[in-house]
Amino acid sequence: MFSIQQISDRLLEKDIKPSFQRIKIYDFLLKNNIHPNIEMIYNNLTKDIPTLSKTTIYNTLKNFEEKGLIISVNIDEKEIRYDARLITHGHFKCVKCGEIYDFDYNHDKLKIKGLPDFEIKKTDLNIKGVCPKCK
Amino acid sequence: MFSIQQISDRLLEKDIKPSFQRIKIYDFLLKNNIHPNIEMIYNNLTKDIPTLSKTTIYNTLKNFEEKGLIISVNIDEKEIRYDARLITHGHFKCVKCGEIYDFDYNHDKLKIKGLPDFEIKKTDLNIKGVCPKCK
DNA sequence: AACATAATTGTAATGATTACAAATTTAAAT
DNA sequence: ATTTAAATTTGTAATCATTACAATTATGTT
Repeated sequence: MFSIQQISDRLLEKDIKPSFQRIKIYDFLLKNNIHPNIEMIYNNLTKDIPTLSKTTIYNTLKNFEEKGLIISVNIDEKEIRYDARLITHGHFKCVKCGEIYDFDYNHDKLKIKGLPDFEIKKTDLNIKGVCPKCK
Repeated sequence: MFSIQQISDRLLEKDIKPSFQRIKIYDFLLKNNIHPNIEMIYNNLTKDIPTLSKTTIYNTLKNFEEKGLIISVNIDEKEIRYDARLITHGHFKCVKCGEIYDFDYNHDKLKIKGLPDFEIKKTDLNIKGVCPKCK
């Protein structure tokens, strides 16, 4: 699916040195489109990397986001979720099962009024509700 | 601006008993459209109510939100902000000064695709960037 | 007034995140 | 190849916001 070479190149594009841990963490985000939080990443990767530290995950994700490699999903006050998908899309979180779904929307039609001289860096469209499985 | 009577009635409409603390907290939210966090509310109200406890503010705001009297603004991972304005609007947070601005957008034009059988409870449009003052 | 119920308060516990220093790894230079 | 320097990772300790909980206070009812 994604070769180590591809992942390394992608990291280098963003000025991130492709260390073993960084490659593994980014690889996990690419392969698992579950918008994981720190805990999920930790639990999954310690199987392969028993010495992995949570501090590394915290630092790595912060670094990834600053460099524009991933985005953070701030849909719930309790936790930050992370997403390697960079094209504009919204997030839906089911309040029952907790799963986060991606959805598309027409960003150009937003017609935002009242922000004439504001410099926009990040736009988040977050929806909460109940998913079909839980209804 | 808002009489105690008006505030009491509004609380009662939402099945919230109008205690002294609840009236004061809601009054503060109505008069100060600054999307305050817990700390801001606490610092401002302890002037008038020296015995006020943070626990009360936490409990009250949770109660208010559950009853649909206010909304929580989850634009920053570090803190929850609160807003008494209920009509649909978006939030812009300046990453430099931290101020949160309201803005309007055309919610009907969102054209959300991919959520056919999802039950939507809450929609948040959050934008981060730099405000005109800080540019 | 006495009782029951609800709300508020203060303190202690929890738990996620961060700071920091030591250890390890990687890269560069000789 | 060995040494040196720099960067990364790790583990522990500290921090700090939030929550749990029990005691106190206030409110309302018979």
